[in-house]
Amino acid sequence: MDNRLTRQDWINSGLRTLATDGASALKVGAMAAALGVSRGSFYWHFKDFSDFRAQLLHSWRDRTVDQVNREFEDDGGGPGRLQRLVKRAFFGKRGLDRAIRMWAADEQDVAAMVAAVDASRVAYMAQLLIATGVDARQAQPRAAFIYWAYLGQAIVMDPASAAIDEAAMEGIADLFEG
Amino acid sequence: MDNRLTRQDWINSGLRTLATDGASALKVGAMAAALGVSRGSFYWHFKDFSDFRAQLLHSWRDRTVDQVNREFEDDGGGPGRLQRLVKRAFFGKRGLDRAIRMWAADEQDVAAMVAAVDASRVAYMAQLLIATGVDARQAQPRAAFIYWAYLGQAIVMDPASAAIDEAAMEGIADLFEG
DNA sequence: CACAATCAATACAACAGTGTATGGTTTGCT
DNA sequence: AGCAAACCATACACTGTTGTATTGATTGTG
Repeated sequence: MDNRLTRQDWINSGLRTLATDGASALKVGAMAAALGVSRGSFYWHFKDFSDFRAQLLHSWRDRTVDQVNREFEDDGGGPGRLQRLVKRAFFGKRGLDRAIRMWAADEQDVAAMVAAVDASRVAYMAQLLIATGVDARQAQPRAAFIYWAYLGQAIVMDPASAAIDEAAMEGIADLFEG
Repeated sequence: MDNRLTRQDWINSGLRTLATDGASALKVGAMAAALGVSRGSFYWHFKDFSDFRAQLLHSWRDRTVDQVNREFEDDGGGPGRLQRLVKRAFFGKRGLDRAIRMWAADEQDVAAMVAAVDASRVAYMAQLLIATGVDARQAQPRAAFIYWAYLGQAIVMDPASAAIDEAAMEGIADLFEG
């Protein structure tokens, strides 16, 4: 029987739990049950909960950064890049990002990690705006504003009641390219 | 010595606690200590924690609705109303709103209460946009987008790292009035 | 004053969650 | 095989938090 786990199994399970049930479901007992194992396993792989959390965040950050990098590469370039990015952001999945950010609200180390990701994303978007002809001075605040709207819609709002159709979304994106 | 408390004292203290320390600090013992009283008082005034929470939310909603109404009245009208509203929103205090919304993330009844407040605020802002000449069709999604940005900046972002200067903010608000 | 109602302190039970100690089982290495 | 390391189960102690029960103190009212 190869039922034995590794640190990474725990981390993966933690990220899944986070995405589906939020940070409040991140309890050693519950996760052990979900993995069909006892809490003893957890405390073998991790010194304590703090240790687990740190590794979980580290893993999330790495994945997120990778994802951004891949978007850079896969992107065909040319016009409409902003449009595509905005659509992906505003109509994509949000479970994990949402949970992590909620978590960041009352845990400082989580907040620090998230702030770094935010900064790089805003910088990327500012570059896109400049590429489409926006004045360099105005690009940064506009990128920040768009990013805030993404956060508000994806993180704070109830996903059910926070939708506008894609055409309207395009119209708004156009406003920022002027 | 008139040290004895009323339900409202507890509610007020709860709102203060919420604003300064977040929903996770909303524990019966801690609040009792802050009020210089024992937990016995709490369970005299409230059936249980659920009861307290319900009344707390009710009180928050009433205050918030009142505030919106007052903004309607105090508002001098005329042009620049959107600008003033946006400035107040993006540079004002946010402790309580932030805490309530974070709370709404994992408590359904909180979320329901908040959704109603959101809807009325967005509707108000859409009216402002229409008043400044925006097409009625476009007003609603634009208002929603601005409101999302407010939420993202005020609720999600670390307040320290989420600031753009007022001039830039005005420039962005202008984009939506076109 | 007397008595009921209001408000609060104390002590207790119950539960969830973390962390530790100890021992048992499986795997890898020589 | 034999030994050490990796991995996990079980049982326990400890803490924080809710809720209840009981009793005590204060206030208002006939």
